[in-house]
Amino acid sequence: MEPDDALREALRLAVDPPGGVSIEALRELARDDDSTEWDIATTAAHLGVNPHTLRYYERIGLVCVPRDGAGHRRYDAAAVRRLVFLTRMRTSGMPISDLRHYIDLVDADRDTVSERMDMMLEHRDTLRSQIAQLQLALAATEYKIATYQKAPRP
Amino acid sequence: MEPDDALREALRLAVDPPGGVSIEALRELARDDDSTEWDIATTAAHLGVNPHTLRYYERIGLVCVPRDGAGHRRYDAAAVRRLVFLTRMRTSGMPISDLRHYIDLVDADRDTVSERMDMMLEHRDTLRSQIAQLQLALAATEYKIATYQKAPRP
DNA sequence: GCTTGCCTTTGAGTGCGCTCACACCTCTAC
DNA sequence: GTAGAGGTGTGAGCGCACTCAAAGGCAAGC
Repeated sequence: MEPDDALREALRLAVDPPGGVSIEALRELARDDDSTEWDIATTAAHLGVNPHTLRYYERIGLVCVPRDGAGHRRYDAAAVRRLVFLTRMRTSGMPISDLRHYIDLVDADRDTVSERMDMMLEHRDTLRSQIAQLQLALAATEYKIATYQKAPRP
Repeated sequence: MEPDDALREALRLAVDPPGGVSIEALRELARDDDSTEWDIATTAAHLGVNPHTLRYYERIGLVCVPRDGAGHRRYDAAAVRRLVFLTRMRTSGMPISDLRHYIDLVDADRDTVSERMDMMLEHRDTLRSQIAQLQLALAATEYKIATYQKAPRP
């Protein structure tokens, strides 16, 4: 299966109705536009996070961001790619400590592929049961809604 | 539509793949076994939460629990039903403050059906986009896994 | 009677993930 | 030149949702 097919397949599984994020966000993971050079405000806006958060992530060593002459951050493609990944993992509930560990593996000079793979496999399990939990909560919510619709004026 | 049909319909909307929790948990929402009389440890175990958390929920007025002669909590069917709902809403990310509001509506003596309905409708939207987000994260995770599988020894 | 264990209340503590305040710097526009 | 918008690093603060500690009550078993 080609990477692009994998992407499409993944997206097919995802659907995403309201919310705004779409295939664009996914593409970000795969693209390699080396001309990207964003300042912190632009980057934060694109990622939907607070600039403070970006500085915080850098402070704790999750990402390394080059500077311009004035010492201001210039987010290049590599930094943005990593941040897209990081924010996606964060919004899906992976704790910062795990991300630190993962990033340490990525940045290690030895071969850590299998360790990273294990982390991703575990996170996949977590995600799956999380989705199941949410779908259960959704069912409960739908049930309440149905109940309320049946008895509009009790 | 009979309650049981509503349940099934809700479940149909939910799918829930792996994860363990199933229609059992949903049934809990609808059943009315008035012989339920659990102590705090049993209740906590059934709900998968810390007994401290149950006391906390009661302290902040989310639920009202009768006592036995010794002053110990005896969770009856009504309390358990409410707690099942509450924990489901909590695990799906509804903040405590919203739950307080919702419970205030439930316990109000005026007709608050439409207000509660609005809250549930809004939460449904939240849940849907949350699920979409998670599916996106799952896609990203699958993508990483696929990448690692393709290059086991780089 | 005394220990053990589970319960009670209340106030205080914890951990996480930001988020802010502060003091300072560096451009651009007027 | 000076105001203003935006940036910098660092330490401290915050909000949430628990989670624990302390001091005590009750009931069963030895």
